Amino acid sequence: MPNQVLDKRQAARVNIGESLGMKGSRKVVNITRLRQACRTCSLVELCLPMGLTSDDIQQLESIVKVKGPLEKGAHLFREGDSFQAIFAVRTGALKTYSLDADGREHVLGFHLPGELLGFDAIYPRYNRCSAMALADTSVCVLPFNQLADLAQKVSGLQATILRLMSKNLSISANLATDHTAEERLAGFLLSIAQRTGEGSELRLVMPRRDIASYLRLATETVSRLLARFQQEELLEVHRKRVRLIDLDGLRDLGGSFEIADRTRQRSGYQ
Amino acid sequence: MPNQVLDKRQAARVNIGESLGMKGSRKVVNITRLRQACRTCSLVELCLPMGLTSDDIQQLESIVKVKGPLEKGAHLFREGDSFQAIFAVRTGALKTYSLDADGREHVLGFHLPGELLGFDAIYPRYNRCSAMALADTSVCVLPFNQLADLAQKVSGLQATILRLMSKNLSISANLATDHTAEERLAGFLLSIAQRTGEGSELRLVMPRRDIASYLRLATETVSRLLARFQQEELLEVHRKRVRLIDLDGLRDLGGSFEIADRTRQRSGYQ
DNA sequence: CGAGTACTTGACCCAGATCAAGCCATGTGG
DNA sequence: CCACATGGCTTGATCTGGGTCAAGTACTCG
Repeated sequence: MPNQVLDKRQAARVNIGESLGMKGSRKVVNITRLRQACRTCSLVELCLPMGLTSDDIQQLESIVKVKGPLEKGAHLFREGDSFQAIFAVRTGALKTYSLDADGREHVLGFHLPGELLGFDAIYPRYNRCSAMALADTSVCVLPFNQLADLAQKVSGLQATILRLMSKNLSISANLATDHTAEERLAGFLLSIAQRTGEGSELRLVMPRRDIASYLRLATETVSRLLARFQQEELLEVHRKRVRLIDLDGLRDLGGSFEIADRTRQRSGYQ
Repeated sequence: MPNQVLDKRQAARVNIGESLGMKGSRKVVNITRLRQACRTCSLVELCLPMGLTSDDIQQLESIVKVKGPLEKGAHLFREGDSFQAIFAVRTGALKTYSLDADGREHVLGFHLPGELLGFDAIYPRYNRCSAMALADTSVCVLPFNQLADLAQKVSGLQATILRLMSKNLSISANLATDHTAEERLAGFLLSIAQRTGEGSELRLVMPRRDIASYLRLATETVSRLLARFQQEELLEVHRKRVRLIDLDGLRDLGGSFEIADRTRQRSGYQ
């Protein structure tokens, strides 16, 4: 099992050039492994299923730059920065957050390997939130103007961007609905399990405080609920290590909060 | 004042063909009046500021159909319907909502004249929510495939769609953050005031129950807070009629929850 | 004018926040 | 290799914003 996890990490470390090359013509790589590594809002989803020619792929590749490593606690961008690019997480993880008038931090999202961030800044042309590395992190930079120009030429790319933004919209809308602490946390754990592809053996990169903020709960509530879930034999938890035991039980609790499942099923991509 | 309100209603009643014609070549209409009518996520925003040629405009016009009138309580679409089109509200108003596992209704959004809905269905290719008319309502139908094809040709249209979706994303993300009942309601009232362009004299088309559901509050809490705001001389309320008196006071309460303001300022369009 | 529905108001209650210790992993310097 | 400091995590005690339940009241529409 630890081996498998390592494999996935390795796969996620493939840069976007290589992942595109695969679908094109240049290099043969184990696609299943890559898919496993990059599940949600992923480069795979961005690059693979949209019928690009290898020429299109070269073009996309040419506008992408790698940035990093960004060390834990460093910012990728800050609230108020002018908007330049969409980012794709390669390794590590980021949180996006904003500060309200009273200086309270609100975590808006977590961004795991293979996921994209920055779409919310297109409209106002400046970043509405800050993005901080939760661990040492490297990202791909997709300069937005060039990306948009390319999407103009490549219909599959436009379609993919629209779908990704639509998906983000659903996730946010779902997060905005009214659920109990129990539902939120169960749904959150299921979503992390799915997005990391780690199966039932999770390592939570983010501290409790951030999980709590994201789910609009107090840190203590998250802690207590995890303890209760453990007592009810839904999972085992020790600090950052979580082992999901009763997935169906968790789904019963968090099903209506969990979103990725339903969208995944219909999307047509494993 | 009532006259002015009537003017705006009239203006909103202009169909999309006419509004496009204006910018193109066919018909001269008071653009300021139209802008006033369609403020947020509006057809105006969709059609005006993106440098379309009158030829492009004709094409856009040709794919748009008018649908309605839809009478109060009727559905424009239902959860699970396959996704076909984006809609633009011409007159009236809609709410979007979904039902959770226990059959509880969650209101996801209100859609006023000039606003678009349906973006969240692009990704899963089916509607994630139902849309019901809150009053007699007519809409423009923008078949998505044709719209996407056209966006492929017209870069301004693609850019506009991306911006609109980005904006929706910000609104949802903001709604998902943690705020008190007071902040939510104050922010909501300010946002309605802004979006309807009615100034401080509002007519709430939606019942208390729906406002409450949207803001994740109990109906009684909304009622009580309105009573309290009135007592504190922030506003006057009588059933569906609300007159905002102390806008600054409301902004102090709801400022960090209200989103439209900030995005508007930076967007470059009045 | 009567019935139904939306809204308001009051009394009470509870999920989850806040406050307050303690605990335990990791790092740091001696 | 061990104090001991630091910050994340847990656990207990208490508090409270807003939910729930229960009447009323007042529009609205047939």
